Amino acid sequence: MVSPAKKRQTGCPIAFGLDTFGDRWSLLIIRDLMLKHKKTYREFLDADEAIATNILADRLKHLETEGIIKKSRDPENRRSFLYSLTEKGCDLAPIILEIIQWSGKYDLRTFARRDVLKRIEKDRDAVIAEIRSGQADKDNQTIGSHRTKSPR
Amino acid sequence: MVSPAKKRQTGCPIAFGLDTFGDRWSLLIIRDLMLKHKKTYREFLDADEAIATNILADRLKHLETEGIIKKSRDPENRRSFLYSLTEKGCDLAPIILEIIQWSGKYDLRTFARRDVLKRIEKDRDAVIAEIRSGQADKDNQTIGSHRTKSPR
DNA sequence: AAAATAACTTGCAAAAAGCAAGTTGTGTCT
DNA sequence: AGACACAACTTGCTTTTTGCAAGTTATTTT
Repeated sequence: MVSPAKKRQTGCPIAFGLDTFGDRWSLLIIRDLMLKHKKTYREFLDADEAIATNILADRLKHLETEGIIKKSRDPENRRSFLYSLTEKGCDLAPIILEIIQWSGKYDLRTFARRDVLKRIEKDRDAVIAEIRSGQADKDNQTIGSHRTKSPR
Repeated sequence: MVSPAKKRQTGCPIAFGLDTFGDRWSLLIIRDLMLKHKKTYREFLDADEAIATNILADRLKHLETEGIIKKSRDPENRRSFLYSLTEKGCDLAPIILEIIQWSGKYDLRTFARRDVLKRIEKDRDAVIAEIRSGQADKDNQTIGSHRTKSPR
């Protein structure tokens, strides 16, 4: 198995965070779930950063094991699966937003536009609430009924 | 050269952040600078997580190139150097604090104690201010003589 | 002057990442 | 029904990065 980050077991909260979501790819998957409304394996594969398929499979497994994401069958297409953030995963939103703000300040080429940054700054809680509501139901999600298209 | 993270150049702020400080070790060095008052090569080497010396050298170089940390001679001992956070590095504090809070919520074994978490929650700005004041002077510091007040 | 210390560098083996091709379980089309 | 397509992986192999041990250079310290 290709493991992402063996546990450092040092008791430090930063090390703990790095071990669970801090490798070269995990946060990008989380970003896709959180901000780009991606849900399927194929959508993650097609990200601009071009993750390799075996690495993607490994990271999804790892994140699921860590309880950051969950996997469920697509009720409308039995050959595909839908990934979504758990509560624990949604709680990473503040970290993601802080990274966006830092990069917004220091990366001149970043695509994070002024308006997005301003929104995060002024309406942080609403942004986070939207992220949460964008994920499937906390408990037993998307059973039967139509996939509610993500509200645009 | 052992490179930490080749630039993904995708324009995404998350990818940018990961490329500059998001590898398996960089954030731990930043943590040591920010929260543990470590300043020298040896102090970083002695961290609980046991970073290899070649990797440490590489990461310090990378972080310096990225403008996150700066290196200066120790005025009191000419064989050692002092590393400190730049303004850009100090601006990572909110990210670090969010990671600590997340781990504080989800890692039962974490050493981040209640009081620390509470302090971050209630007094966030003061904590960040302390981190800033803990670093060497912003401008041209520790050159030969005693620490002179930087004209600002 | 010899030993110790700080900050690295070098060389090599082991682990992880990256790439291409193959597999399995569904749907879809004719 | 049979052939093809597609989603989600898995496998095998090469390249890159990491981790470890030992060595180097420039100061102190004894």
